[in-house]
Amino acid sequence: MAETADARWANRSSLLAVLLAGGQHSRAGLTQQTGLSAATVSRVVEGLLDEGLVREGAVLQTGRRGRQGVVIEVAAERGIAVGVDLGGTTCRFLATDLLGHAPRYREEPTPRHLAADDLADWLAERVRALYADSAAPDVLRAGVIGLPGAVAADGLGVRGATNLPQIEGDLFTRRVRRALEGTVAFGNDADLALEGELRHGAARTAETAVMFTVGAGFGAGVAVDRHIRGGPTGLVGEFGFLPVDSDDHTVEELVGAEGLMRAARDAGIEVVTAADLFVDSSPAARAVIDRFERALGVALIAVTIAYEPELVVLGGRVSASIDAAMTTRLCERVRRRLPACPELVHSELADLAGALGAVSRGLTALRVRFDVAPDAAAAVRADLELSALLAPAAH
Amino acid sequence: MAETADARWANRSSLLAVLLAGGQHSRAGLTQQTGLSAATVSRVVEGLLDEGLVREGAVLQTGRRGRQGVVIEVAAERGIAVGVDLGGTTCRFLATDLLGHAPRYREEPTPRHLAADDLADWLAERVRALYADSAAPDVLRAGVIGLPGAVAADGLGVRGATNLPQIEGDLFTRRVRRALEGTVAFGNDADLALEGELRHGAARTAETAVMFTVGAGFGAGVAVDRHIRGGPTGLVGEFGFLPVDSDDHTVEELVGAEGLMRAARDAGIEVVTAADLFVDSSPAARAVIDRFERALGVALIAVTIAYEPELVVLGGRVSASIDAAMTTRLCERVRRRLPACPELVHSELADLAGALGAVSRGLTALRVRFDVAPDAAAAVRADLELSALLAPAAH
DNA sequence: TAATTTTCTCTCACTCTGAAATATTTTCAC
DNA sequence: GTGAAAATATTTCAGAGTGAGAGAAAATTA
Repeated sequence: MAETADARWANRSSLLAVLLAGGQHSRAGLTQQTGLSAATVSRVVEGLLDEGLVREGAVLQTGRRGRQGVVIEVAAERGIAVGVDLGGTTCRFLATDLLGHAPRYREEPTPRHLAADDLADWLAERVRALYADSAAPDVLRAGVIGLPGAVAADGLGVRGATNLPQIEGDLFTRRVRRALEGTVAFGNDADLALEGELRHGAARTAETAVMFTVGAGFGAGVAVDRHIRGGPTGLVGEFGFLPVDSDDHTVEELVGAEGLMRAARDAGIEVVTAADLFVDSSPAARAVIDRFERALGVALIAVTIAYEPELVVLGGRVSASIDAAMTTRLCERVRRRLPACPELVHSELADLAGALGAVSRGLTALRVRFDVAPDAAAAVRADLELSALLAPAAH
Repeated sequence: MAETADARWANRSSLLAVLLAGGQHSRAGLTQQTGLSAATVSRVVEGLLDEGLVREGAVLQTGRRGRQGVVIEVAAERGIAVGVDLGGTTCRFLATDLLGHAPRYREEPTPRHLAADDLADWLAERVRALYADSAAPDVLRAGVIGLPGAVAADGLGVRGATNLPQIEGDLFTRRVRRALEGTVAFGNDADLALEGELRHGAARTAETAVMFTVGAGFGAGVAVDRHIRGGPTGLVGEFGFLPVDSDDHTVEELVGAEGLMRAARDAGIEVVTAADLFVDSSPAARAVIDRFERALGVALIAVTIAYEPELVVLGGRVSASIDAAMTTRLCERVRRRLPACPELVHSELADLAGALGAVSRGLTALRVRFDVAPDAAAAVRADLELSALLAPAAH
């Protein structure tokens, strides 16, 4: 806070944060929202108009008497955020403008046979295709790409991507970054799924939340005070590694679909998918599910002790098989040991959580590039236009 | 950041933060430290002199040629921070001035037979006695009191104080607050011990650290990005509740001194203290210690997954029995499951960690009361005068 | 059509900062 | 000893920026 010039920057930042959250604002409305004086709002808006970052739109029809305000609207086409959820089987692409509007969504099978270089080029190609027609000259782009592995704090090193081994290390990530213009960042897919739920889904009001992703394996994302934590090497949240029994089983082995299928085979149960196990009433199947439940209970106890979250969101393929009766039993299990139990809810965004979280993070990066203070940029609660996506016919 | 007057406040805040960290500073030195211009430093110092919060001291003997700077010293007597560590058996009191100097330390057996009211009065009495002779008229006081139980986010509700049941609820805390002038805050003793190690002990350079307190029971404090986390009800860090075996044992039962003694009795081993078990080479004793080690390993795995701390500090009575060989084995145990293991070190402050952490937190509160920005106030790294305390003859 | 109300801009007094000039005090070199 | 050089502290001044309030513009109401 040395120079007085900082004041101008701070005022611009908070005003822009209000505008980027969406909604219709006249200068007078912005005066109220920001708490700045009318004179300052006028001056700052004038600057933004000169920058071409906002423009005057229609007059605001309030019905009240007096002069009508002019809507100040963001030149949303000045920024494009792209979120990618690169899964082991499916790759999802979502792009929006600076306001989170005009969404474009694609999904394709992941070409998992491709080597790192080719996979990176393939991905960059699809991303570019997604905004090929937006030919504005001074548009800023931010891409965030979710990967099925731990991403180190430097944002490039990938580890533990057993599902897609060619992205390990930093070859893949570096190549993607080179192949795309604009800022490109990478994140863990479970973390980004939580980011999505945190901003637009089940956890939108939670301060501290955990998301369990129960798919082939078991992963968890952790949000403390609405900030996702990954840790220096991305290990934070890998509760799949937690031991459950003295006989050296881990949560992942007992909860993930692969572990469930193996347990079923070992017990001589014939099932096609893990979901079948949950509706199988044979004693052998029940035993497997009991162990599933106990292991999930241990993970739940661990995260409750570790973070005391208001909410644990259940996502991933297998989570659909967790019914209300089981969540109730899980909660009882926790309460037997602890004075409190977080609320257990299912993901609201399902398969789209990761791509949405990635876009949200990309939007935050864009706001920062437009000189919004990082804290304010992260706190903006923009309403993405999701209705078209979340409707059954997603594509 | 609306008014330009905020700039002055911010500059005062950062300058005061430098002064409160201790050391000898002339105006010229402050110019360098703060990055402000010489003119601004002169002006802000003039204001602080008018407030009586600083005074001019001796001239700074640098030996270099040129005019000598005048030392600006904080009127340290304007604030008193008191830290109390109310344990089940011993109660420790530590008071310092605004700079963390002139420490006064007392310890007494906790009168655990007293009811909540009387215990509160007893405590307030000792606290007042500690600064009875500092009769400055405009002195600010901040007291922080560590309790052997979980403290809720509201700062008053106490839960799980099995060691000192009369402090449960908010009767005790409210009475203490009423009985003492100045701001009074409460905290969990394990959290405050970690605060002490974080600021003045083994974790002084760690960003993220965990402290295991292995005493009669088992507790843990958690610091993420140098901020202690307690959770809404103070549950965060209670890894003693974590299940270890399928036969429903918890970490606390296997690791705490009480649990160890019970296990020893059950196994027919005759020992006087838990420490004896660690030097007993009989197979039965070894089995108990093996289970201790395995349970501690589970807790270590859990915190590594949960926070990926650089450091885990071992404190509490029993931790002295954990030798280098065991910490090595524990680390190997973690590495068998996880790609990384935090460093395991012993507490540096031992019994004083809690009182020191409490004083540190009190100092932070004082700085805020003197209008230092909260973030800056927490980031000040003051050097307490500890040499006299940490020397063998503590009292 | 005039009065009222609301939006937006313009002017002005005020605060605060940093750069530069100045005064002061010290050491160093001869 | 004395002047030069150097470091500290203060003073002055221009510049940047804000908010209050006046004023202009545009709408509704009577």
